[in-house]
Amino acid sequence: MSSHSHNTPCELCASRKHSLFSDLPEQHLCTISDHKNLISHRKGQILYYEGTNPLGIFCINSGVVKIYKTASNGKEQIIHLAKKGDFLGYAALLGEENYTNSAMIIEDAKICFVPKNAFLATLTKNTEFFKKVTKAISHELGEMEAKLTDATQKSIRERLAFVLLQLADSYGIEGGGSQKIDLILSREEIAGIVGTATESVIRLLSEFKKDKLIELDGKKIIILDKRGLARLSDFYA
Amino acid sequence: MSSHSHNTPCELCASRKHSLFSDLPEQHLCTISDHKNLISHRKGQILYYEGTNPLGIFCINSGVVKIYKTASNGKEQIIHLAKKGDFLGYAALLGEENYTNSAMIIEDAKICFVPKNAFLATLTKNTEFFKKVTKAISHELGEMEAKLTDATQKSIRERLAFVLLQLADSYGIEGGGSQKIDLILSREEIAGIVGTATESVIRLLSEFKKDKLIELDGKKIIILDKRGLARLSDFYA
DNA sequence: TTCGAATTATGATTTTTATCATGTTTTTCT
DNA sequence: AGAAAAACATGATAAAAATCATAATTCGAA
Repeated sequence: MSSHSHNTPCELCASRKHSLFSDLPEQHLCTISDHKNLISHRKGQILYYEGTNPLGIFCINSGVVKIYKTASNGKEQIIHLAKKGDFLGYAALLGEENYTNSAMIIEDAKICFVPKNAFLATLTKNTEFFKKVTKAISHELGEMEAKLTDATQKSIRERLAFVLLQLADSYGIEGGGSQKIDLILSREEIAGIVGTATESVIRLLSEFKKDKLIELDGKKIIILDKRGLARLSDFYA
Repeated sequence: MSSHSHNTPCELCASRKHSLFSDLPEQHLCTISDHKNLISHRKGQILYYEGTNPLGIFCINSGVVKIYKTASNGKEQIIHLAKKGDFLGYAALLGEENYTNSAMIIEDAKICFVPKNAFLATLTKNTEFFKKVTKAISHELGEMEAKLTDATQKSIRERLAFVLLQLADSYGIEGGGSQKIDLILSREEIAGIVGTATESVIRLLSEFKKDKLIELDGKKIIILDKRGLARLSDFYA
């Protein structure tokens, strides 16, 4: 099910270039590298569950992970999608509390696990690295404030249009003037990102398609009219 | 309009006891104390605006401050209310970005301003303090995830009931089996916390009153039936 | 203390969104 | 390949919430 390998050094990791580890000195990188553990995960597998105790952090080498919270009505609110170079679980570790969300693989992934102690030791020894991690958390906090504001003050149509633009930014591949979102998401998952009912997403995507804003290529969405979606996504602009 | 005073040392500050500064060693506390600046603020005054550059952090000695974001439709989403012992603005400082929200005094306040350099220097010299600050930000992040999930998956009635319980926790004063929320908020501000229209809050408060869940004492709200509100605030429980 | 403005209140209406129902298509598993 | 399950689609309906309108009340400044 999952394959293990301790021996792919962080020093040679391509996804490290754009991660929090990007300018960690070799000496500290080795501490991490010596203790880490690369695991392959298949779509649908759970990385960790909300409410459990974090034992370390995850570093995504490839693939996509959804970070979500299960509401009391059973629906999933997707907090964000994490991909190559992203770190997971450091907030719970630094907040000294159990995971406040769950993580599930949505595109086959290779993920390194760095045990708590190795991570915290590096943090303590290297203030620059600590600052970088804290900077990332602070930035996330600002993003969450914006998401909350959008959730309460914007319509579903506006939010879906905005989500499509964001997905295009993160997962878009160019092709003849248009951009294809190269990520398979179910309508239910898109609903989980937007924070609405699955049927509403299906209906609105049909509408967007009819209005020539998007096009469907199997399960993938092609953005035809970025400007149009941008106009839809906000009250002004 | 605002009175200044450099000479109330942090060492003697009562609100410090329950703040991030609570177990900062005297040596570092003095660095902070020597550079800080106590200012009195009146209701309605702005502490800082979203989009501006943070020059330091704020430490609330007394009073209440609302932290909010202005949505594109002009409405305010209140992120949280800060009171005695709370710190403001450190996330923007540590995230090395402009303020992602604005802060306005809603109950006359005395607030210390600690310049950026004094704060950052203390952070760098004292890893324990740094960890404590990071822990606070991480915790806030988890709370924001919960708020986002509530905003998208719960009804306005549920959210208002929950907000009233939270306000009672933070600002409640006991009195004959019931609890009075000792904080003056306009209906519009309550709507800003819940993330809804002002009229909806007014209507629901009337409903809660009719159902003997709350009672009004001038502008202040008295919680009569905590259990009833708790039942209303969630799908189960 | 009184006048004007802001806030609170309530009703009517419209819009938005969720839910329910049902059929079709696509995946998945054997 | 074929059956079962899951996902997608669309219509009908109901529920939730926003908006608009209009009073009544409270508050604040002259």
